[in-house]
Amino acid sequence: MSAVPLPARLDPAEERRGRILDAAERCFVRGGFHRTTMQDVAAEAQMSPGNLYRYFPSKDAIVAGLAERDRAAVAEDFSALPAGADLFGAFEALARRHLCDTPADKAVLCLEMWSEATRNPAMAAICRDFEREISGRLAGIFRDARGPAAAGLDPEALARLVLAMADGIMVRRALAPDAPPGPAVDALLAIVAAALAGRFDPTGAAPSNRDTA
Amino acid sequence: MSAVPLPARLDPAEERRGRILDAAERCFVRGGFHRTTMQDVAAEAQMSPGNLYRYFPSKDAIVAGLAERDRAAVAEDFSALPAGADLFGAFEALARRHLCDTPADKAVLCLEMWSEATRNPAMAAICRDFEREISGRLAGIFRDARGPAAAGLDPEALARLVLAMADGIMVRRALAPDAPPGPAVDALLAIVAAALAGRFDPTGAAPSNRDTA
Amino acid sequence: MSAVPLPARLDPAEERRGRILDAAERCFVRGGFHRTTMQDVAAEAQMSPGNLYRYFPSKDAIVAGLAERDRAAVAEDFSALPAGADLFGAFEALARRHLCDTPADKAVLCLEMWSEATRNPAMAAICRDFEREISGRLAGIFRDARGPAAAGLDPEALARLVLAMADGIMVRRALAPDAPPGPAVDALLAIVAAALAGRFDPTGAAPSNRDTA
Amino acid sequence: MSAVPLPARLDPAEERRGRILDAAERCFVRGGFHRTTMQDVAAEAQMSPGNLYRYFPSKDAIVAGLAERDRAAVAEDFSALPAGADLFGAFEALARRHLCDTPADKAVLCLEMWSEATRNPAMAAICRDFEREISGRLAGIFRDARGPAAAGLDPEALARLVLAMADGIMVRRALAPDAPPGPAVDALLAIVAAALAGRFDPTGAAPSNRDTA
DNA sequence: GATGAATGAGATTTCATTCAT
DNA sequence: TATGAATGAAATCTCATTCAT
Repeated sequence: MSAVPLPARLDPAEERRGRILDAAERCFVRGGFHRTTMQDVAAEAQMSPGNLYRYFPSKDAIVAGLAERDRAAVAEDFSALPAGADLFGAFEALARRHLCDTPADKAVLCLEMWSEATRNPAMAAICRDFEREISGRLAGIFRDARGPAAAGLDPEALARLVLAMADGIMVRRALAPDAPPGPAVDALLAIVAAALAGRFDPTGAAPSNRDTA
Repeated sequence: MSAVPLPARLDPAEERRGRILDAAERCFVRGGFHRTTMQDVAAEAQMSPGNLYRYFPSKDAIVAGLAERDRAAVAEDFSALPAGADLFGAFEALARRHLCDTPADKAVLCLEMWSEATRNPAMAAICRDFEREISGRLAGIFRDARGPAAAGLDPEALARLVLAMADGIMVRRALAPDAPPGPAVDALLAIVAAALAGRFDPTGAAPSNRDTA
Repeated sequence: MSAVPLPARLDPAEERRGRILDAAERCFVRGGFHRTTMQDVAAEAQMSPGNLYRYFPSKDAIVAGLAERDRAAVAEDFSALPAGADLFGAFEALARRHLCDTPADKAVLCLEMWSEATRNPAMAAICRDFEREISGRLAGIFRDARGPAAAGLDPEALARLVLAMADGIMVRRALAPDAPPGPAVDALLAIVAAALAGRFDPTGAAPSNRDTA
Repeated sequence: MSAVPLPARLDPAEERRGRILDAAERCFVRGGFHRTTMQDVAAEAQMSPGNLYRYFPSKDAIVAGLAERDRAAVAEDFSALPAGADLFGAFEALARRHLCDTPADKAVLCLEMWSEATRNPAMAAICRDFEREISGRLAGIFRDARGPAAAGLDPEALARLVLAMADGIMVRRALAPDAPPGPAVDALLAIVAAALAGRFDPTGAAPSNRDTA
């Protein structure tokens, strides 16, 4: 029955789509979505412009496809968490992988897609889904990882804060590719660690947190 | 009698430039930089397309002008700090004004400009200058505002962290205009307050900050 | 009665027209008719663009005015011939003045005006008039200057030949400003001299003129 | 069977380029380079405006292409001289073909290109090359064709004179298309014949040539 | 008379998309 | 399936000309 049971074997159409997305990603990073022409993408993908339309109905669909692929990849990365013990360690690894190890080009692409999402409803929907999914998974991690002293911690609020910080770090990477993202990621991890340990809760409205004196 | 009629009276050319920037801002927020045509801007500014070119040499120059105007406004806002006592209060006011009170459209424009900055060197320079200026001012505030227990705090590092968080909050506002920015700003303020009070330093590499247990 | 009897005193409008033509000439030589804008001419004439239209109804009218002025100047130059003896000497002087001494810019302007004349009927008419006038005067000179041995010479035909050669010399000056026009003008003069002396008639259909052997 | 169908078969791209140049030539003659729009050329070539840009990168490139094609055609015409005897006859045929038989429109186009050459360096280079090539070939012809009595003749100087006269004839054809070019060409041939025969050298500085008496 | 800001039609060029082969 | 020539709508920018001041 099963002709090719190997999971790595994609059907040719899927392989073509992937090739196009790879090419488009390189082009968009290099010149931005609007400045990249379909000819550019076709040349980079080593096919004819007309052929692109067999796999994607429009240029917009390519960005959408790109975003969706990223979304799926990150989601898979998050779902592959070790079931076992060191949840914070797993979180730290995820954060470092996505915010530090990923090349700065990804950050540029990210900005490009966000900017597109501010008016392309399809892109906006993908971004929203993405955010909801990651947010949910982070909240799950935080809920399970918080220590006894952090019973009052709101995992959803912390997840939202982490996402916002992550976005900010992406912006900085895109705009200042030479500045190392390490310190900011360290700070993010420090904040999460403190919150999970119950030492300091940035999302709490506790007045003690807001006093300077 | 009075030779100088009113200090608010701008020379007509300056008034025109302002009118064009206002129009462009509305258009860019509505449709993005690349999808906005010069005709759109002209119509919004109630002029003929040709006349735009008397005041700005190109479409790019309009975005640059817009960015520069914003930069100047924010910088002026930051420099008008009360000389006196409540530095943290002043910082809080600034943060709330720029991150909460400002309409969500500004955030959209911001994303647009960042995305442009990844390719347009002029835009990149404006963003870099802006970041450097604000960063410097924030560091100054933090240096003066830190309490005795926070002697080890690095004001520059904290300023960088705050900027990254602010950028992240902007991104979230642009992408999810319905989600209130308040909680994230509260968290940002809480973190700064704790750092200034010496209660918790997210930028310190102190191992205690990074331990989960 | 006569307020200002001096011939050098132009009425102010005439002076303005002259100033505009001077400016236009400089501009056209520099950049060609089509690449020169009315703003360019106005700036060069040190007046406002709108003011140009008080003196010339259109841009085309300026080229026409320029051509007409040139025509008048050359015609005047030709009519100021010494009534007396040395007609060939006078012709030689005219030829050298117009083909050698005149700056190469004039040749460029000439080409510009010819090219314009191929489709602007007003310009074409001016060029035709010009040609007819000069041709007539040259023929008159040649008729009076031919020696006894040149009784069979056709002064009109020689004039047409001279005009064509003069045009060719202008073209060469415009295209190769560095090549000295002297030799070509010398040849032109030599041909005319020979024809007037009856030594060699290039316009005659005499078979002897056409044999190689 | 026959592998190569016909030598006249051009590859389709070359055919397209030729079609565009033909169309452009008709348009430029009709309205001049600057007044002809790309839409005009496209309509004349029966293509869409955008398609022109697949074959020529700009409007300027079309004029350049036109000039180059003309140059190549004329150069080829000149190089196809009969190896054998009647060199002057060959020269006469060339002169008549290019100066009389060619339609007057070509002369208009020529003026157009010269006028462009005064500003457009690419065009200027083409004209210069053309002139150098033709000049060289003419000098070669004259060197071989001069009779024993014309040993002192400078072939290069004569070639330059002939080129200038030819240019002048072109100008006259463009400006007065109704005046037949025959007489002027006859005169040109008579002058060359006389020079080659040693009867009269217009390029020589011999005083006898310049005396009127 | 003179200014120069404003107009608006139009030019060149680009590019997403289609379709005959 | 794949190609790549072709389309044609649209975008940016220019400039001759006008007109209120």
